[in-house]
Amino acid sequence: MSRFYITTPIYYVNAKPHLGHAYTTIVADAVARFHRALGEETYFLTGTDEHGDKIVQAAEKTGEAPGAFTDRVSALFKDLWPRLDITNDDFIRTTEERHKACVRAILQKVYDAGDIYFGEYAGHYCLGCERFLTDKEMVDGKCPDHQTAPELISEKNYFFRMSKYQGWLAEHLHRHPDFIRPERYRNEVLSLLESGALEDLCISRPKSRLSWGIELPFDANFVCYVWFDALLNYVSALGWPDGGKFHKFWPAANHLVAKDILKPHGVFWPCMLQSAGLPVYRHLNVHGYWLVKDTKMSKSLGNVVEPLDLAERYGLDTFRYFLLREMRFGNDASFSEEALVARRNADLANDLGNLASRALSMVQKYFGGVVPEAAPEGEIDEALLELARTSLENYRGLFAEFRFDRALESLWELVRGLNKYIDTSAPWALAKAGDTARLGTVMYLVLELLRKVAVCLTPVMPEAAGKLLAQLGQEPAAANILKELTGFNGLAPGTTVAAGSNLFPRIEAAAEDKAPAPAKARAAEKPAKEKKSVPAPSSAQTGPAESVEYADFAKLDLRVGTVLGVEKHPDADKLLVMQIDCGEGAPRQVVGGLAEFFAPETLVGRQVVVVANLAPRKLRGLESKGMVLAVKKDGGLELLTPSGAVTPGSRVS
RNA sequence: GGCGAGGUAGCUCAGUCGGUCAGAGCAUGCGGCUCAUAUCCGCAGAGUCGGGGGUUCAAGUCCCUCCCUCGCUACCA
Repeated sequence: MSRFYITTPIYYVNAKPHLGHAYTTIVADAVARFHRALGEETYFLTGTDEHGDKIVQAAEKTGEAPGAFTDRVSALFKDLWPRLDITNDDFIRTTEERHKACVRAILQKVYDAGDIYFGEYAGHYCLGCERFLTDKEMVDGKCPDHQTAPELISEKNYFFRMSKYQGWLAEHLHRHPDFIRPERYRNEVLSLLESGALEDLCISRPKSRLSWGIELPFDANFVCYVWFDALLNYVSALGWPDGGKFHKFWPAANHLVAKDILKPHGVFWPCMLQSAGLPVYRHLNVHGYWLVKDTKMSKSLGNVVEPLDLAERYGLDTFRYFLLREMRFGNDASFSEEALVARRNADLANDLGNLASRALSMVQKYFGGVVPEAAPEGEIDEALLELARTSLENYRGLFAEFRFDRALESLWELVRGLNKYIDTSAPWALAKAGDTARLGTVMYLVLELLRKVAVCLTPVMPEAAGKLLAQLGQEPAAANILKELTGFNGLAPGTTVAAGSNLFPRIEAAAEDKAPAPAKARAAEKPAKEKKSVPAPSSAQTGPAESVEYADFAKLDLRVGTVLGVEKHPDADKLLVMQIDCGEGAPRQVVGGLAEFFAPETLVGRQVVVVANLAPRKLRGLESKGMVLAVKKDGGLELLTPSGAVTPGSRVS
């Protein structure tokens, strides 16, 4: 029996589930149901990722112990899925013992294979840059920016010898063009591999810094950091190494992720598997983001648009259908209530719902609700059946390739074709003329093909499709898409069908407010997974700011300066070179990363706050004396400015 | 700056090897039917296929160049 294994990422539990999580999981569910309906033995996994810094911090904020915190948030995810009709076979948590045991075993295996080394990470550390320099970056053994010899510093950690697998992975990608799909993401990974040298991956944190993690089997002073923990859920849940499930399903592994975690899944994970001696997964399927309109729109409605709320308001099936139909898998798409309502009305209410309604009510009227016999078929019947064959076959093929929008479009060609067939055949005229034989054939074909459509839609809209099948006197559980591709006699004459009903009532007044200028659809709801940075060995530490004495604060010389001139940095995209009058006679040059957010001319004349006694340094070759203070905000940057004009050079205190 | 993906009807997008490829759906307008959830069916749009140049008998479809958008990447102390 053919098998299929589909996974979502395990979701990081430092925040509540949102639209992105819902989308990924609904896609995975539809795919799982699709493969079940193909008759394949299918396993569908999701879960939560629960270790790491951010969890500890988030738990501290709520005053909970990390374990209690993750129990609580993980349950938010686990409890949500049934509400979205998600049929996952398992739900794995990285804090479970079965997972930890697997992580330790694989770490040990990779360690024994010699692919993990202790990071006497002797790096060339430039004090000026505050980071490690690669050999390539150094000129004559010196830092090109500071003209000083970097210091040889070692930081202790464990590293995975990932660089070793660079060539192998590139070759694997060339040999399996659909290993990562859609293709654009495969290209991205390839260029990643071919351009920059793949660096080894830091996989540990000293316990002194982080204790909320899985202890390394070969060094109790360290815990496993991020990917060697999280990614392994895909095999730990299958009971690797001994689980029967592992041998059954792993060869058919399909991962589903959002594009923000392409690198870990497309690069780290295959290398890790290769090193551990496990076969790599079969496909990595990467989707884009849902863009949500600016909050202004929803504020006027009195509430922020909560996508999960929409699922309840418009019906779960409509929500699922919309997500799959509207987004081209791999691309970004924009989520709006208008678009959701448009889909609902045009595709579901008008085309499909009305088709079912008119068909059932005619059978009711002309045949007392009993499926008639089909008599020999004419030319237009054959044309309809031909349309059905291609539509259904395309649906199956496109869906299997994760091209859900095209698949549904293809299926709708049949739906529209059926509406047209009814018009052309005019059953009401046949009834009037008393041509019962012909009438029976027409009605039979409509019902039979409608049934096939319902079977195909089972993965996308389980409830509505099930209801439709029930109305057609069918047993929904028996739905098998493969069987529907051939033959047009699946519906037994004599079957009693229900009277017509409103499967998808039209939604009349959409959300009223269209007034506010629709600000560019921006602000992506990050789907799928909290982005985790994978710090290089030199990563600066973050963490809550400690309190300081006033004397420390006073060390900073903050001044208000007037921007006199601004130019783009000749050698950098994001840098601006500013001449700022700080009341010192001559303006000082400050280089800052503002180019993304401000056009040079818009800054001239503005007063800004400058850290005047910051040690000068060169940025991309140009000296910068000080820095300009700014505040990051969603997708932008705001400069700090005095509320009224002041004399250049005035001290901030 | 480097690499990659795109710029096709008002909107969302199809367009494989260059020659009925100038298309679909939605929206809009007109017409038809009445079984049906005022639903369905038919017809209509002249959109410089981002700009310019080139190859060719023939180019959204190949080459060059320019512009714009998005992603990855470097610089953002």
